[in-house]
Amino acid sequence: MTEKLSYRFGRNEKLKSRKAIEQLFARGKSFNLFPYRIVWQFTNETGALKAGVSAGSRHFKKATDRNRIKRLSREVYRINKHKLYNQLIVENKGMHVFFLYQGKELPDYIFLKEKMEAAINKLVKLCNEKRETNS
RNA sequence: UCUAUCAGCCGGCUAUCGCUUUAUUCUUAGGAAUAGAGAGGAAAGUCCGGACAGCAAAGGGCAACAUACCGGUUAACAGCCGGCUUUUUGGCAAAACCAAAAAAGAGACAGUGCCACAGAAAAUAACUAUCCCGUUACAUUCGGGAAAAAGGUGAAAACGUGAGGUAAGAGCUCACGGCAACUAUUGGUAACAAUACUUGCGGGUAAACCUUAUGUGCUGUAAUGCCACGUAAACCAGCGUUUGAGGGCGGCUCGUCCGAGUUGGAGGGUAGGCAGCUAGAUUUUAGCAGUAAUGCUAAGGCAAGAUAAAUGAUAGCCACCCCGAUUAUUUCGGGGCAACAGAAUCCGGCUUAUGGCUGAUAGAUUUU
RNA sequence: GGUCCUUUGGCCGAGUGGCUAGGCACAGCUCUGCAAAAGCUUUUACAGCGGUUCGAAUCCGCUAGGGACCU
Repeated sequence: MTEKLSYRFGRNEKLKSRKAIEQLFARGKSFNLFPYRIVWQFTNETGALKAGVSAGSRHFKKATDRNRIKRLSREVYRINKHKLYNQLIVENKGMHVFFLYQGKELPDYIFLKEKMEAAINKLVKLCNEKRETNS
């Protein structure tokens, strides 16, 4: 039953507040997983998983290309985020995540899908480690 | 078949999942269900022009900026349409003429500046050479005078050709021709064109400064108005309270208005929401006016509104295109599904980027 | 979204419309047993297109790239 809900990616699950984003970049932790750089941070609200996506205008000058990357990234995140969500429910925590596209070429769907799965797995793993060290 | 110009179009359906928004209903302020809508010709560049909003009123002058043949069009324009003139190219041996293209196309008889190299000289004019007179046996040299023609250069050189004239020469005079200006007449709304008369012929550059004429108040939807939240109405320093600090959104100044605070430092807080915000100088067709741009009338159609920023992903089928097999149609298999590109207040233009298909026109080539 | 500025060799940087200075770097030579330093020599440029002009790095227009400011 939660499977059906988990494919949604609505307004409340996007990082919108400018303040929250600034805090995330100031205090959050990060790791690189090509082509993404992932910035993340725990929050206290249970099950509040918020995410954002960006593609810099340094490598992609045209707005069309940037839109394309952001759309594909959002789509791929939407399909794969349920693992992370379930893990957070178990952990009783929330999380802010930001995906920065760092590559220099336009990706395709299959490539991004593989990379996003790997990234989500790594985030889930990080959750586990955190619990172990905490407890 | 190719090239150029103009006009139009660029996928459709199904399934699964998803985004933004509108209406209704439900639940309750978080949302859910149903139905509908959801990106271009350039949405881009921000190069022009407006609408709209604010600045007390939107005032004078200077400065600054823009425009610059004429007429029309428009809400407005540096846009568009038509005409004039000039230049270039082609047709022709050349001119006239025709066709096409381009023009930031006012003024160089207001003034200032610049014109490298070469050349006597790049504009008052000077120099060389020429001629005459004096000196001298003659010539040279030297002194005085004449006139402004000749001087190889250069992108550009003092109206051109011929004749007369003269000591030698010279638009000095004459004939033919060229150019410019004034005036008159005719045609044209006008720019301008043609003709006649008179006068005069010493260059270019205004996309150098500039002059003249005309226009522009400035800032821009992150404008502006409202609501909510929060801090420090505190601290230090300067100036000032009618002897007026400071301010009134580009600069200076005049005028005028507000006026008790204001400027800087260090530091603190907030960075949320609503309106503006999408239905209009709109578009298609027909008729009328006009050479045209465009305008008027009638009927119909259309109509995104996000804010870390929506319009997407996957799979399949059809349509379309390409390639291969097959005897043409057909059928089968494989591939592609397009280029340039993504609204951010809205319009009218301009510029730039652009693949494919269809139609029209023009040109070229081949075949009949 | 809006308002402006700028572009000259590999790098920095000057340049009234008339042959694009200079410095560093690179390369070669001299010097040295070898290098460094020093000296000499050479190569490589006006962002692109179009216009005005006899002639554009310069003036004008368009395009491209880079940068700054407004919050």
